[in-house]
Amino acid sequence: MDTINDDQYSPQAVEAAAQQYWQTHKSFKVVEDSSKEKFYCLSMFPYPSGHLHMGHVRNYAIGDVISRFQRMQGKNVLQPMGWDAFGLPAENAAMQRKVAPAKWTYSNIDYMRKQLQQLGYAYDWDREIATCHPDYYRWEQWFFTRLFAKGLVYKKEAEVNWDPVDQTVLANEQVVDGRGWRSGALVERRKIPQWFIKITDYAQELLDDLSKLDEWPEKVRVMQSNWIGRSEGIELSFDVAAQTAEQYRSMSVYTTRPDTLMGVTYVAVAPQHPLALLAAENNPELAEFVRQQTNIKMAEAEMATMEKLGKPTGLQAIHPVTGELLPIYIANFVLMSYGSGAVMAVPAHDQRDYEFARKYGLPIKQVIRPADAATAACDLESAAFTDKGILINSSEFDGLHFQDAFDRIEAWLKQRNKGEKVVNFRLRDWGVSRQRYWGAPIPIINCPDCGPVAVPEKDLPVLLPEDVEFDESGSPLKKMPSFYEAKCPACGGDAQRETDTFDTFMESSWYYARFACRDLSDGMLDKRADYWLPVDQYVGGVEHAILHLLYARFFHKLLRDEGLLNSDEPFARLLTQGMVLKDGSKMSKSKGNTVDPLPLIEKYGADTVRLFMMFASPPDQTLEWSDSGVEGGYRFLRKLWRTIASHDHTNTTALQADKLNAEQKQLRYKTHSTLEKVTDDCARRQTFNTAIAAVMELVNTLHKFLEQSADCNDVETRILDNSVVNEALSIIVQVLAPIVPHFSHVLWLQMGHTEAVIDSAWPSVDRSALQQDSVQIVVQVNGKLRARFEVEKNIEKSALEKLALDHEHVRKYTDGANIRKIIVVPGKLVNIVVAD
RNA sequence: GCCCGGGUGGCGAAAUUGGUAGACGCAAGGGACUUAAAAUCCCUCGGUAGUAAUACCGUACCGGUUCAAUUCCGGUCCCGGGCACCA
Repeated sequence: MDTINDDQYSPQAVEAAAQQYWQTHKSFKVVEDSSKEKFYCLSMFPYPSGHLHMGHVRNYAIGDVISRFQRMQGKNVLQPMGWDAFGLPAENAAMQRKVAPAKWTYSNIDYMRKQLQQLGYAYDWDREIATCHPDYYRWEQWFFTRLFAKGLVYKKEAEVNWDPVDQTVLANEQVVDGRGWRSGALVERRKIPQWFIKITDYAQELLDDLSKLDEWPEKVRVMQSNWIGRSEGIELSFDVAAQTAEQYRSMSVYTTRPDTLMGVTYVAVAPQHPLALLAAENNPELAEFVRQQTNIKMAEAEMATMEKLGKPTGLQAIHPVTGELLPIYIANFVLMSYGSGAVMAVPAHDQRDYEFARKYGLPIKQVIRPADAATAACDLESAAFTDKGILINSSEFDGLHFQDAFDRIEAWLKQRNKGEKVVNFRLRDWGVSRQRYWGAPIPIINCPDCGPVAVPEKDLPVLLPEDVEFDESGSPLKKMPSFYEAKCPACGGDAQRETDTFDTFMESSWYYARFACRDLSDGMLDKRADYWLPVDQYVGGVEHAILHLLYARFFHKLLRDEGLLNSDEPFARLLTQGMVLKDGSKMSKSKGNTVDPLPLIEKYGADTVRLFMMFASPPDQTLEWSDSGVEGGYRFLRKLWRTIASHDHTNTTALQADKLNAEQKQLRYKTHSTLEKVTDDCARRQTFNTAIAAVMELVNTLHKFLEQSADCNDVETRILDNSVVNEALSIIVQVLAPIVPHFSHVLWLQMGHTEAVIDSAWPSVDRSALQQDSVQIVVQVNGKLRARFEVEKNIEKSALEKLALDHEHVRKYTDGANIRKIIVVPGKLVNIVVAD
């Protein structure tokens, strides 16, 4: 190993020394401390795929910089790390390499932990969590049984991708072009019973509380809001003509546009709707249509271009107001899963209804006119008129605007028991069953007599057997009687254990809380969770903007309502970091443009890699990888190292602000204005790129100062020079400490400090150093820059105007012209407005 | 289609509240040191004209507001992300 050389920066030696220090001093172990303000900084934990990629390095560098900055602000900082350890890749590895998923996962964790430690992240490793460990997932199982008891979970049939050759369920990413990724067989949609958690019960609160998240990016809040998709409408019933069987006598539809009720010219139902099935019973052609439409997988991209198709059922609905008979169609654009699986079609005012009506020759009846036009004329030749407006052709509702019409029609329907206002959400309940092996077993026993029964607390955890044989079809749990044979906890009879496992989003929905008390053995969470939560700063990829963050917010509210927590939201401030790009596209194995962090760390050291990543762009923007940019960062550190190493730190004469000459004052001004900017950039703006740029400017200024100082022979001046240089250097080393922690650690000790730089307090700005005697003023003529000069700071406005007007460059443009106005921005600018 | 972002030198970017466009860095070119290379240091570096001082142009495009616009408003084009038959 290299040793630390005083003159030359040797990253390997420096990093080994700093890491050694942190380890022996347990520098990042943290406990609750009511005397300090707490700060919980969390980066999204990784899936242990085998090795870190650049996206991880960036994510964790950002989190680490924030953590270390907050620590120097005097906060009690918790920064934990763990592993999102369940998931499909472990099963694939098991099949490909004949290695048990648990073994594969744990060895990946060991390797990646070393990589993280190499990068010098300030984690409290005593709190490390691996979600595949029974100590973790037992509490998830326990909590699920609590939700079960509360009626917040239920079982229902839901579709899965079924591979008929491998006889197994496929995850969406295992379906390639509609075929199983291994077998190549056409994937079928199959319905099987699965567990759901009632996130829809919390839809309104999840939507409302978005307004509390004022330190989240607007973008993420909008995405969540759209995902929840709240709409207000009316559910109304249409009677179905000539039906004798009770269940077919009426149908209900949901509409957000009850104002268009009088424009309904047909009704459309989903292919899976009971009336569709009824009509298909004695009609082979309809049956075939229903079968076809049901079998089509929800292939996302094609849906957009999919042609609107339909068939008349031969049935008729009765218009609730006019009594008119309306044909009922089966239409492929109506979804059984939204509203009631049926829509009232208003072709004049809905684009889909319009296209469908055009195609099948159905009437188009205008009932809304534009609110701002004097006439009812609007062009229905090529498209529907979908704006809200004023009702026409609607008998007693004519002339009403949207909201009045909504209310009046709702009242009319309600009075006759034909409809009422309802709120609908796009959000669906959360399906948590996965037909996979490498996940947390769902703690339920299915009894032929009692139905599904929760595993009692004393029998938890339901352990996932770790030594398993993988053949290539389906979950091994289904072939292990020793796992699935069980006695019913309620009646004691023979029963079968659930062999499905949880969606891995379950584990990642509460890990942030468990970090507060991960050693707790007799409970899920304790009071420590309330000390640390909410997470003050959460950092992770924007790809988790919807699902993970929504599930975690939901889980937090579930935990709160179970009395385990007392806050409403898990993450106070959110930073979504941008992707790492190379040659303009995302780094990925398939594109072959990945850059492995390890060789870079070996060549330049972790600090250079961290510095480049923080410097190249703001954290929330994409980062364009550049080898020469890394080189530049290395150059900066080497140069700064030499400067500090060659500086005499033994001369520690106290700084005497009142004795400084102009140059010395100027350096102090630069030092403290930089400190002020860097502090703001790190805390409020989180633009670490500009913070680093500001430090680089200060270093450049310092170098010029040192050059001049070297030429000076006056002893008194040299001593004062040294004092302002000392101050600048120590501030530089401190403000860089969060970004290049090893570098700063070693230099700080070399500068003669006895405490570690991580334990030093962030320096404070000396306001008096920011006082300037003179300022630079720019002069514009008609907004164009014409001159600049220095003036005394407190100059009178009239004197300033005179100086500006007398300037030779200005007079070229003002002589002989008529001066109409002079605008003065104090301390900055004079703009002279002239006319010819 | 809808909803968000974004478009600034050769490149990554900066300009925080409308007030000096291009900070900081990379690349490039020139020079110093060196037998040489590496490293280091110095100079130039948006475009056009000019030895220069300087002038004109310039933040995707067109228009507007303003003493003043990269920043605000209206329209157009392009790029990125998200959502998507949601009634």
